[in-house]
Amino acid sequence: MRIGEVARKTGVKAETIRFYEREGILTAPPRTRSNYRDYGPDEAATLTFIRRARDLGFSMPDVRELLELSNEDDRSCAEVDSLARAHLDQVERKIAALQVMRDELSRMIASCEQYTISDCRIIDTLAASHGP
Amino acid sequence: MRIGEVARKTGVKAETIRFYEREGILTAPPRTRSNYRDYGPDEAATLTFIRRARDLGFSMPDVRELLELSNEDDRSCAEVDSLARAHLDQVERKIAALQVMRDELSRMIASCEQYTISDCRIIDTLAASHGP
DNA sequence: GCTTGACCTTGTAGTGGCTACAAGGTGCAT
DNA sequence: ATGCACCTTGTAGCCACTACAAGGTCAAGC
Repeated sequence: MRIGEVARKTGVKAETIRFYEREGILTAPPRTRSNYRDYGPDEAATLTFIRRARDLGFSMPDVRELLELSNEDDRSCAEVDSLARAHLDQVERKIAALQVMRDELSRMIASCEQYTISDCRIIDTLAASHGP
Repeated sequence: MRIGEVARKTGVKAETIRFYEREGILTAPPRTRSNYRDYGPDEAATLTFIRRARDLGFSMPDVRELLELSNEDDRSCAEVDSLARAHLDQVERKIAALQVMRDELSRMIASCEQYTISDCRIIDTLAASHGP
C-alpha cells in the first residue's frame, strides 16, 4: 500500500512516516515502478507501535529501544519494564510541576479584582511579589 | 552592572539575556567603554518579570504582551486576566492529558510479569492491545 | 611587565519531533 | 486532454533556548 493509505491506517501522517524513514527508525520499503513507497502490513504494525509509544509520551530514543527490544522474543523484559518505569516517573514529575503552575496561576487569577493595571495583582505577582 | 551579575540576580542565564535582546523582548542596554553591556535595576526587574512568567509556563508571545500591558498603568487589567485564564486552561488540559498517560503507563507496567519479551504485556500493549 | 583566569564579545549551529512548503511527477476518472 | 488527488525530493521553520568557537578585557598575583 502507498504512504497515504498506511498513514490513514496507522494515524501517522505521511510526512512523519517519511521523517521516520530518514531518521532510520523505520526501514525503507520497496518502491513501485513509479517510485512510490510500497508498504506491507509489517511496516503498518511498526508505525502503530511507534504511534502508541509516542502517544504515551515516550521519547524517540526510547521508542527506538522499545522497537529493538520488541524483536528479541526470548530476552527478559526487565529492560522494557525499567524503561517504562523511568518514563512513568518523568510523567509524574511533569504532572507535579504543572500542578504547581496551575495552583499559582489560580491563586494569581483569584486575587485579581479587575480594576486597572496599576492595581493588578497578576502583574504584581509577576513583577515582585514572591521570592528575593 | 554587567551581564553576569544581572544573570545571577535574576536567575536568567547570560546567554538567554542576550537571546532576549536579539529577539527584541529586552531593550539593548548601554555599553561600557570596553563594549560590555551595562544594566540598571529596571532591566533586572524586567528580567525577573520574564522569568516568573516563563516559570508559570507563559509563552514568549504571552510574555511580550504581559510586558507591554504592565506599562499601561490606567488600562483595565481585563486583558491580563483573560490571558492568564486562557493559559491556566491550557495548563489544565496538559495536566489532564498527562494523567491519561500516567494511568495507562501504570496499568501497562502493573500488568507486566517480567518474564520474556514474547510474553511482555508492555510490548503487547504497544503493538496491538487496544484500538483498531 | 607578564601571566592567569574570570569574565565579556560576536556569530553560528544544534536540540526534539515534527510540519510546511515548493516544484515537480504519476495515476485514474471524466 | 484535463483535472485532481496522490506521490516524490529537498529545504526551511517551529519553540525557547543552549552550546560552542574564537577572540577581547580586566583585575589580581608574581
